Amino acid sequence: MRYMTSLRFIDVVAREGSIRKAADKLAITSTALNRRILAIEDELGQPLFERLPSGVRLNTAGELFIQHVRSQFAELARVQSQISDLTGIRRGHVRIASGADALRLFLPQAVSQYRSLHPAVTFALQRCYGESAEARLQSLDADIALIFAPIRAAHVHVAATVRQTMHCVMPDDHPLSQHEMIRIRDLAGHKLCLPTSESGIRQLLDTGLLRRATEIDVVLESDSFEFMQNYLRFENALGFQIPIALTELAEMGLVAIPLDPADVAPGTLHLCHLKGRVLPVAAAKFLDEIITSLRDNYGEAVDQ
Amino acid sequence: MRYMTSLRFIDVVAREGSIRKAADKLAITSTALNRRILAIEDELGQPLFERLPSGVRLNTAGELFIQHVRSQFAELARVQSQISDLTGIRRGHVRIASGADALRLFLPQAVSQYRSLHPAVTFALQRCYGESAEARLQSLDADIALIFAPIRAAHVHVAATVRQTMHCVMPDDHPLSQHEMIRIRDLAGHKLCLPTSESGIRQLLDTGLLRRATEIDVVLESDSFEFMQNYLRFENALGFQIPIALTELAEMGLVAIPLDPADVAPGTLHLCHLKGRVLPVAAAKFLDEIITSLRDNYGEAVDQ
DNA sequence: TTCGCGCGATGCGTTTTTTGCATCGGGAAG
DNA sequence: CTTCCCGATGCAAAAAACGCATCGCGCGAA
Repeated sequence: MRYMTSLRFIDVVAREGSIRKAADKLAITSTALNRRILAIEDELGQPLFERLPSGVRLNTAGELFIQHVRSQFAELARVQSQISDLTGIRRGHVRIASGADALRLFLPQAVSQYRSLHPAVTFALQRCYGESAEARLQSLDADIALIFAPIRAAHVHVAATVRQTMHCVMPDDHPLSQHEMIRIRDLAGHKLCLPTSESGIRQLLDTGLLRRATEIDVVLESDSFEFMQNYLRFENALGFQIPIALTELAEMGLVAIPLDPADVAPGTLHLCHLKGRVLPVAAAKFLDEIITSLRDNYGEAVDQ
Repeated sequence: MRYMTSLRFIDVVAREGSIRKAADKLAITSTALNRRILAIEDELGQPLFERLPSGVRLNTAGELFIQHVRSQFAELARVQSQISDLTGIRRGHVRIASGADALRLFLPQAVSQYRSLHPAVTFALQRCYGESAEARLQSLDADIALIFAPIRAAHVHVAATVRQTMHCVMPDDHPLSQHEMIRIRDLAGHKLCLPTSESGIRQLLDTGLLRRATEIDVVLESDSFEFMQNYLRFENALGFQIPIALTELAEMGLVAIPLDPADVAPGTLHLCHLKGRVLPVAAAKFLDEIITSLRDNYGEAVDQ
């Protein structure tokens, strides 16, 4: 929308921390951008940015204002999607922040299924860890977040939760592959692949491993589940995963065996959005879909 | 704010129901205004107005959009007031929709007291009856409403309520002036002045009078309490009022005597704002003030 | 300390956008 | 059928936004 140009510009400046960089990104000259910002500050009656030698930074008023600007964008998107819905064709754009877990299989399936019903709805999927997912909700860069970690921020509303028991993934000829359940002490002497420490899986594992004080042999750390899963086959090592991220293992010659919940506490997957925000039609309906889907596939999804 | 010009224009067109009338009001030509509207409709991808021979009218999409536009105005005002508050001086503008009752004494006192603390805050007081007060909250033309009538709309949030017993006002030499409490049957044979039928007072009275089927003698109807109060002295008639509207009667040679609650049910005064809306700082603080004031002066104010 | 670099601010001529005037076509009322 | 008022549109003038060149300023490297 044309009338929001200045607001969009301000948003970019705030993100870039520099008028010249932002102008570059926006494909205009820094003078034009600078003047737009001065004009808005003038209209508001007070500055929004501190001028530093290295660029600009939002001051307190700016922080308040930028939040308002972003909520206007989100509101406009919502109204547009609502208006489009009047024609019978659902349009819109849904932005999802998710950990790598759900991006493997669950979200691809869910998005694909939704898009087969509403082809005019587009999606953006942002991979990120818990805290940054919460931040994206707040800054209105994401509509929905799927977080496998405790919720920290008060501004996040949890629409549904699913309990996920930790699983151990290994080649089907691995010595532990015949176990029905794996204890921490079983891991001793085996080679382990762990996700990086930002991951919710890793945090749960760390807690469990620490408590049992087992000697463990970590041969690899990665933030790519796909890499790790492929790697296991060559090194005959052990990986960890939660059910929602378990893809077709059999075809790859892998098996997944649950860890004893007494050793590693089951984690909780949270489906969230920003508290107090009215989601666009498309996002709201998609949220409903995945709540249903979570409940059907992983049981015990809880509306809150 | 300059960037909202088009939105402001659309709002006026929607209210006026005609591009030419709106253009006149906005002191621009109808062509310029027309093109702005066409431009926005073009950007949105669909029309907001139906073109009638006599002007324009919002269609469904337009209704959705105009609500969004108005909420943006309100939001901007809120953010501006919040930013001003950073400087330590509270600024802002509070718009109150109220029945005539509270406009007599209570609100003048409350506003005056608040302005003595925060002289940079300005006020607008709109006199209106219950339903239209609710409509003003919805269309964001008012921040706060003080309604002496049942709340009808679901979008209204009641921040506090006060029970108000109906009183009968009369010259101090009136035959009924020595009663401690007045029954409906006492009214027979006396001349009555009633508020117009939109008034909450009148509605309560009608219910009571109807139930008792008393023969009554209505000599005057008016929507001006001030007129009626002055009139009583000359005609030696009876008027009706609720405590919040009772001004210095003694000086005018008048007395107020409660009606028996068994005959005329006490009404409820509601202090409201739009549900889900974040009020500007000034309005929110003023709301707090009058909740306190209501509780102190009329007891039993109830936060909800 | 000096020099160079990158930053935001500003004066001025140019380009783009917006506005106003005149006018068209069409429905409603007299 | 005529008249009036409505919104839409072509075109020229006015206004706003833009880009270029340049200034002043603080920081970091030499």
